[in-house]
Amino acid sequence: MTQTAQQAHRLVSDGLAAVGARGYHYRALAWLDELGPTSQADLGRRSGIHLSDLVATINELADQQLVERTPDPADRRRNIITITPAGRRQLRRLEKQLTRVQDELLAALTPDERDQLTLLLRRVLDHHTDARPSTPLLPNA
Amino acid sequence: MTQTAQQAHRLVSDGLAAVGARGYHYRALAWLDELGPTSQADLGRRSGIHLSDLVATINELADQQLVERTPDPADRRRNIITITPAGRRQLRRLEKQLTRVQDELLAALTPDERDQLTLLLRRVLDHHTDARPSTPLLPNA
DNA sequence: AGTCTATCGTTCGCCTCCCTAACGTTAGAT
DNA sequence: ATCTAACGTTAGGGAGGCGAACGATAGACT
Repeated sequence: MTQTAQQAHRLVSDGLAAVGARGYHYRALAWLDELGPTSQADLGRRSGIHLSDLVATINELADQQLVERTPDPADRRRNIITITPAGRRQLRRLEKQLTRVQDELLAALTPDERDQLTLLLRRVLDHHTDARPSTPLLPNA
Repeated sequence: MTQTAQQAHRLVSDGLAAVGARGYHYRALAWLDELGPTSQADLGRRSGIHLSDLVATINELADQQLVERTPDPADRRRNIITITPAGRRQLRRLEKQLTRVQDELLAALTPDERDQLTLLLRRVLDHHTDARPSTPLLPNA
């Protein structure tokens, strides 16, 4: 299992790197798209990205104008992070890339088997996230 | 899948850390036990551990007398790495720890489902390792 | 008012795994 | 004798993940 995981991880990383992104970028964008404007703390809790890493991630996304960081007038501790149209376009690109990667990864399995696999993995995962502070890494999970 | 993988990875890492070891230590010991005395280069190729990392790994294992590094008289470029009795004991400990971890990880599944899961993962993995320089990370793979 | 606590963003540092580049030493082939 | 290739080693970096601390702010409580 560890080995298949590494294979998957390598494929995903390479796939994202080919579009000039990393896992954190995708996770942040995906959650932002899902949640709408959010504070960094909230985004961090949802996405499971550590707050200290989120700072750099948001910086990088903001540098590419994929995201906007504005202070919250109602709570001056907070920054409000908003995904931009360019950010949404990038997100679509990343999603397409990841679909490709997934197809490549699961090429050996029939659709039925893929369903079986994801079902089993879900069960394993749920059993552990139940006993823990439950935080799916991705919105559509 | 990435998420379950991370869960697995976390459990494995934590489990090994609880015994004061890391993944590299286990992989090196497991392969050494399987192969008998070997050169670092060979061990690296088998275990998939990068040569540069293997240096530190062997150093650490040697510091704990789990492994012995002796120059090869027949080829003065080579070091011959040998697992010691203490190393074998440590390896057994790590294996036991990993068995515990695996049980914990797959607790949600019945034995049949576990078999199904490993079968599916094997298929996925084989499909990719066929097209590549095929190097199972662990001996019993 | 003042104080106490919790949150937010940020910075710094550490860990694991993976990988690249370079360098000196040694073997082996030509 | 020279040229190539392998071996071990060192130094460094990227990616994901985590903990500790700190200033600024908010909220609650007295």
